[in-house]
Amino acid sequence: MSAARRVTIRPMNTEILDWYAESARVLPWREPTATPWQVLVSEVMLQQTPVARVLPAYDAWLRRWPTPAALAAVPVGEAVRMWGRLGYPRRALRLHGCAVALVARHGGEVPDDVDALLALPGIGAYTARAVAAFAYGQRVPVVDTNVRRVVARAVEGSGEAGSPSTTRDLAAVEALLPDDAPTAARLSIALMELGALVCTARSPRCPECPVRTRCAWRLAGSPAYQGPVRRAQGFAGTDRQVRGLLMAALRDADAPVPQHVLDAVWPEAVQRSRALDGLVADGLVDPVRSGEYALPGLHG
DNA sequence: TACACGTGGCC
DNA sequence: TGGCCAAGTGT
Repeated sequence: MSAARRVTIRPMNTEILDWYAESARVLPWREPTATPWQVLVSEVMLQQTPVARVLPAYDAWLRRWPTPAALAAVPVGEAVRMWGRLGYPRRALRLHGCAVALVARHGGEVPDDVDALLALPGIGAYTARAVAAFAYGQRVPVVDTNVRRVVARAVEGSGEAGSPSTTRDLAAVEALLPDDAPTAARLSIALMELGALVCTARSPRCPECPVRTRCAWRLAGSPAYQGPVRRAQGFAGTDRQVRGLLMAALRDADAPVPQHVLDAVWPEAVQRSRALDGLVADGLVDPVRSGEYALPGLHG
């Protein structure tokens, strides 16, 4: 490890850790009593979804399925329905598949090995390391959009993170972690929290930042981002919106839904049909009998 | 690498 | 008002 890292990064880590100890939100999946399964469920729910919306869903989900075995024992459609309006319902599908795999391959336990975690459905580069660090206290780089932004600013002096590259991003964050595993894990969650509460994408709260005097971006005068402009997401009128409307209709029904009911959720037949076909192909919807549809595994 | 994939709140 | 953004994954 270079001498430069020791003199510049270590004080920054200390300040971030002190700030976290004082300012972190109290969240159920951060309680010392949280199980690895609880941590895993929270991480999947938090993928692209704000904490405020996850909180009630997390409580309801874990009350119903406190273990992987409990979730694995029900039809996947139950998981999709319970997912409610969290968004990206394929996550519910994969979380159910994850529970099945945990029972089949790991005795119903959540493994502590990053590669074993990566092999599970719905668990990618971020979530595998988040579980290893937050549930098992390991020293592994945990890189999400918050961490990428904090490192881009505080360390690299850029207003925004560049294009994501798992290999590059993991290496950059690994170099910042202290040697001690529990401290490294705490720094990982602290970096995420700093990005979520202070070093935000829009209107960062620099006066409240624990590293405001050392931040490379501030020291450079907070220059505007020069890199390529990201393409907007877009939602209105897309297949994604139509899929959401179809799923809502199916979630709200307790029996198979006739075609004409689904036809009523969107006026354009071509797009509606394409969206429904996509949902069936994804395993989110079961065609049952002729012209009736249902959540998967519940009627047949 | 780029794109598809839900939903709702905020400035 | 509407674009932007939120603890990503899979293809």
